[in-house]
Amino acid sequence: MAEASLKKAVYEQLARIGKAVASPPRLELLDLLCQGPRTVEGLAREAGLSVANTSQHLQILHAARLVEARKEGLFVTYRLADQQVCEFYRTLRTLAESRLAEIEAIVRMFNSGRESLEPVEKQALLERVRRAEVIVLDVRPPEEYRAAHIPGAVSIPLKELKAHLSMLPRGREIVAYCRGPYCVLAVEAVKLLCAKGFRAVRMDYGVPEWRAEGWPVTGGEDPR
Amino acid sequence: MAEASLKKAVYEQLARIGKAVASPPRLELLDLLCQGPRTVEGLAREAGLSVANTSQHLQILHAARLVEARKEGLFVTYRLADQQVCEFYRTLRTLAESRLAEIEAIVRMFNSGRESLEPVEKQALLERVRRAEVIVLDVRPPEEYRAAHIPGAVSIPLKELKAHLSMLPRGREIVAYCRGPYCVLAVEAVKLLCAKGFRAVRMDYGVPEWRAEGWPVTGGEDPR
DNA sequence: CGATTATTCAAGTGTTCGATTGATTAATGG
DNA sequence: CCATTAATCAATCGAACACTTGAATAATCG
Repeated sequence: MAEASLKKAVYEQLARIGKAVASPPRLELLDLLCQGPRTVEGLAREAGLSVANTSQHLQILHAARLVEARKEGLFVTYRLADQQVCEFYRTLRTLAESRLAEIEAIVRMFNSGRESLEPVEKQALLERVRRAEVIVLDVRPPEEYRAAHIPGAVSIPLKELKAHLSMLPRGREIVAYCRGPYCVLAVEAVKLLCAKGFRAVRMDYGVPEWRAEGWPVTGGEDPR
Repeated sequence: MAEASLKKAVYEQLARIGKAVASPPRLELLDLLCQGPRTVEGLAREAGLSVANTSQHLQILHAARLVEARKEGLFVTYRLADQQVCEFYRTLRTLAESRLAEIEAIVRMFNSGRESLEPVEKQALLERVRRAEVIVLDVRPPEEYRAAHIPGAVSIPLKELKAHLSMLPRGREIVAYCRGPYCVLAVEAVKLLCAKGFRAVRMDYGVPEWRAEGWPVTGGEDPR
């Protein structure tokens, strides 16, 4: 009767969100959208999906009200429906990290030991970044930097890093960051910089993590 | 290459959790497990599913490491793998509530106006419950009360309420609670109590909500 | 207006999922 | 050691999903 259908209806609604995050490509799209708004084409390119496929996945995310679409000229720009969606994605990631040992194993395999900082070291690094005591380098694509970045950060997308090394000082320490803990852009950047004789380390925080700590970010006019 | 497979692998892991919460019956099972450990049969009965079906859903939740199974004699008891899982479920629910207008509509349709308290009233009610200034009545099944309940609460399962009305004082105000905002047990209990001349109101907090506020709960020895 | 480009739609196909059914395993108790 | 009970397994079938392909739509610009 009434109770049973109430219950059923509510769980069906919750499952709409669940279904939205039940697919690896959709999670990747969400991850990208946490960096800032993007067109369908941009998302498709970044995630390595076909445009049609990307469009369909975005529609599923839209049906779950996790993202919004806005037509701007010839392009459709998708963005998170709410900052809360990013928080939810991060909660999901945190849960996965602590429950699924596989994730740590995957990351460890990739990092091959070099990258892992002690928690204490990491806190000290964050603090120095926050106080702008080091050169902070944002190696994400320019539109993501434009959408939001850590205050004081310099933007040199990884692709252009090799060509713009002269923009960086040799004496001071460089801290590179990208999208977050699972993004490899900053790892690559540090590898390159160190090879060229710079003093560089990676910070595994991205803008979402930075923001989640309550620290301010720059950019993202977001003119609704 | 390596980067692509790292990314893919991580998103696949996250999707394991997503898939686990992409099905209404699994969400209901999680909801029940947030109240405390339960056998397969108990969960099946409570959720209105077949035992075989319930067992299969529980195995999917287990594969995502959200729940743990322990054989105790002839029964297998399932429980949340971690309190963090309950928090995650609540985060999902909060997101759904704020993003999906449908949920509010469903609840409003069921409550038909009577039940909705003003936020201020609600805070005051919680405070009075916390200070044990009212009779607090737990109308959930006894095993859930045993697993954890609000300090000072009296347990009278809804099914036995009619037969045990004499256990309740007529003068003092009664606050009934059950599993949480979408559970109808307390609504039914209040309906019955008011019809019998008691002064009773419903509190839409359950133990998980209570706990999430940082308030203590009683019970749940949990002898691992 | 016609060409171009970004996006979506529609159809097709192979795969996975969800629930049911009946058989099987595992622990308990007479 | 057989009967009982709880839970799982295995097989099945229809529904839902994921991705591809090619066509359709919609905005822009020469």
